[in-house]
Formats: sequence, C-alpha cells, structure tokens
Amino acid sequence: MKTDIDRKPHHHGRLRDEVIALAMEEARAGAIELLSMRDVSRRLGVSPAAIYRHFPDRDAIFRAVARAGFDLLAERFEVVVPFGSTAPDAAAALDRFQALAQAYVRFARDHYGLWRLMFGPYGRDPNATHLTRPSTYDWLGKSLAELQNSGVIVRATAEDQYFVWTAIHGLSDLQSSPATKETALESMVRSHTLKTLKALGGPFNDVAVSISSR
Amino acid sequence: MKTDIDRKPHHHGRLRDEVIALAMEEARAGAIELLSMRDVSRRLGVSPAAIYRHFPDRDAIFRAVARAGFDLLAERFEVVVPFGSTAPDAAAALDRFQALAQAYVRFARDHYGLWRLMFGPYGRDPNATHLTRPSTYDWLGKSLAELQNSGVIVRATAEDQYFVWTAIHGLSDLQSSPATKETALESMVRSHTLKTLKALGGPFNDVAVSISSR
DNA sequence: CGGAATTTGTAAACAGTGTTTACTTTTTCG
DNA sequence: CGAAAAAGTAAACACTGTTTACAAATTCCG
Repeated sequence: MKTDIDRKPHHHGRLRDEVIALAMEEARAGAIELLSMRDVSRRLGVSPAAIYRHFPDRDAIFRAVARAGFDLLAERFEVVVPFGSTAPDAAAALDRFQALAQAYVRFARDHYGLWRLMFGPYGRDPNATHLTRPSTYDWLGKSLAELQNSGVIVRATAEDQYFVWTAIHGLSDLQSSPATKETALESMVRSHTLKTLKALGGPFNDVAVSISSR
Repeated sequence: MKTDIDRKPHHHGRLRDEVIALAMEEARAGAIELLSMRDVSRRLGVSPAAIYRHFPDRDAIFRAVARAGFDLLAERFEVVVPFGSTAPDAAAALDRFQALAQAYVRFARDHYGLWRLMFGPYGRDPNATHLTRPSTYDWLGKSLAELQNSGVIVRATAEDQYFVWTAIHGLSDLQSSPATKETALESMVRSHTLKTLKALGGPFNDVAVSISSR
C-alpha cells in the first residue's frame, strides 16, 4: 500500500530507458555531442549522479542511443517489408526494394542527428558488428534476393549488395535540405534506385522499369 | 632591431592560422567536437581569451576547419586531375575519373574526423553553398564531361552527376576499417566506379571497361 | 619621428560541465 | 523480518567556454 498521492521520490528501474528515450529525442535534429548530463538529469527530475548507476559515462549513452537507432530503423524496414513474407512477382519485388530505399532516406532526413550518430564512431565500435549487423543490412539482402528470384536482376553478390547499400547511403547522407518536398524526394529516390539496379549489370529488365514508372 | 633571442611574448597575426592548423590536425582521426578551447590555447602557448580575438566562439573554429577541409580536398583533386588540362582519349578520361574517386575515398579514410566535420552540420550551414560548392563538386562535372566527350558515356545530366557523387560518397562514408589494404581499396573503388558508370545507362562502352581492367 | 588608435595579447572571474565519493533510501528476497 | 542489493542523493573536484577589464605590441598618420 502506498499513500494516495503516488509521488515518486525515486525513479526505480525505468531511469535507464528514460535517459535513452530523451537522448534519442534530442538526437533527432541536432548533434547529440552537446547533450549535457546535467541537463538530462534536470529534465528527468533526478540528481546528476543517478545516471551513473545505469551508464558508466556519457559515451555509453551515445552508444546505447546508436544501438536503439538501429532498432528503430529496423522497425521502419519491417513495416514496409515484412520479413516473413515474399514478394509474389517482379513488380512487387521492385516496389519493395524502392520502399526500402524510401524508408532509409526518410529515416536519415527525419532523424538526422541520430543517423549521424549511428554511422559515426559511436555506432561503429561496439563489437565491429556494424557491417555484419543482421537487423538492417540483411533487409537489403532479402530484397535483392527477391529481385533476383523474380528476374529483375540476374545476380546479387555480396559486392553487389555492398554497392547498392553505398549508393543509397550516399544519397541519404547528402540530401540537402530537410524541407525537401515529399513528392520530389520520392521521385528522386525512385530514379536513384533504378540507376543503382541498372548498375548491377546483366540484361537489366526494362520491362521492370516500365512497370514501376507509374 | 630586436634582442638576440627573439622570444615572442605575443603571437601577433598568425594565431588564427595556427589554431586552424592545430584543429585540423586534431580533426584528422577523432571527433573534433571534443576539442577544447583551453587545450588549444595551452598547446599554442597562449591565454584562452586570445583565441576570441580571432573567432567569436568555438563553433566558428569548426566552420573554418570545415572550409579548410574542402580546400584540402580540392588540392588532392588538383594533383590527380589538373584542372587546366583535358584527357586526350577515352582511356585517359576513365583513368582520371577513377583517380578522382580514389582520391575521394582516400581522403575520407585518411582524414576521417575532418571528413565527418565537412559533411556534417558545420560544413553545411555557411551559405548553403554545400551543393553548389565549385571547388570540389565541379571536378566531378569536369570528369564526367570528359567521359562523355570521349564516348565512354552518352550523357551526363545534373541528375547523373548527383547520382555518381552519392555513390562514391556512400562508399567513402561506409568503408569500415581504416586499415584496409591499399590494393584492396584500389580494386574496390575501381569496380565501384565501373558499376556507377554502367548505371548511367545507354550503351555503356564495354571497350572502355576492358581498357581499364589492367 | 612621436604619439594616438588599433590590434592582439593577458589575468581573473563566472556559470556550467563530467565525474567521483561517501552516504541514504528503497526494494528484493531468503 | 532483516540483511543484501539496487537506485537514489548531496557535496566536492578539476575542468570547460566565455566575458570583462586591462596591458602590451603594432600600425597609422600629421
């Protein structure tokens, strides 16, 4: 039993999650590097030292946020391309591939600071799992396999996959203004992905191209 | 006339350049965000406040360093592709294009922190010139024009140029370990650039490909 | 030249930071 | 229930970016 008014003199347990959530929110737009321990503690109504029960130091928060960022990106991927299912035909496979790219570019635009954190030093060092990370990179592999099975492309080697990733990643990193119109972004990503697929060589299926051009 | 031992009780003039030089050196490997004003002043044998005669605040140093970074990159480009000259034939044009890409990727690897600064918020805001920046982006345009004139590619629109840039940029940003072997890096960049060119469409000149494959 | 004006430096202070230490409160659990 | 563990606190430490008032070096010009 507790008193009527359940004021929480102690946070108990969920402080760690609250710190990460606040840091992620803060990392959306701006650089997370200037996030202040004391500011976080103040906004969570907690003493500065309390945070050190959950993180050894400030960098540990950044690393945790970067990991959470990859989880969030994986969620976005799961929405547009449910991992259990398989694209029925070439048109669907191409649609999925483009939806994946759209999600990637949008994520970079809408969570710019978090995005930079994820692909910066803090997102890389954990266990050198940044390249073999299954959650996000494998989505691309699945999509490329679908494209291959449905005949849109003739092969999808590891090198091909890496190439496609770098192309979309570069686009995400370089998109200039965060105020790009939705339709402009969409068509830009579409033509970009089509070029990318064409680069994979072989008789790139022009039928598939005409399929996707509304 | 001065005393025999020309100790300099004041720095006079060149402090600004020394700050930028030191900050650039510091930004090579690690994140520049944790560069300390007081540390800089200490290492330059100067009081902390002295720096404020040359920069309004810390961010101004970052912006200046980012600009200097683009100048340095332009120097690298100039070495491999002298801007005054023109490639005599298709093989030379392709070589130059690949040399440009190599320089780009190497720069990102060898000046990782600086690279991140340049393409982060600090490198972008000056006057929104980050996309129209002539010094670095135009080199790519020149190279693509050479490729077009010599028949390696059939067109080089602005959109094409942007695509090529994003592809190389993405590769630069995602190259994993800074300890990649030189030969591995070189062949990776080569196959990457060839894919990129193929993506530009048209009857991509397979002869040119065989030219470049040693 | 010589002295005013300007530039470029300094020392001291201020508010704010990351982190550690010693200590207290709350929860868990045999 | 009472000990052990977990999760909080206040106070201190060394350090930071920045401002202020002041001093030295340089430049400018009558």
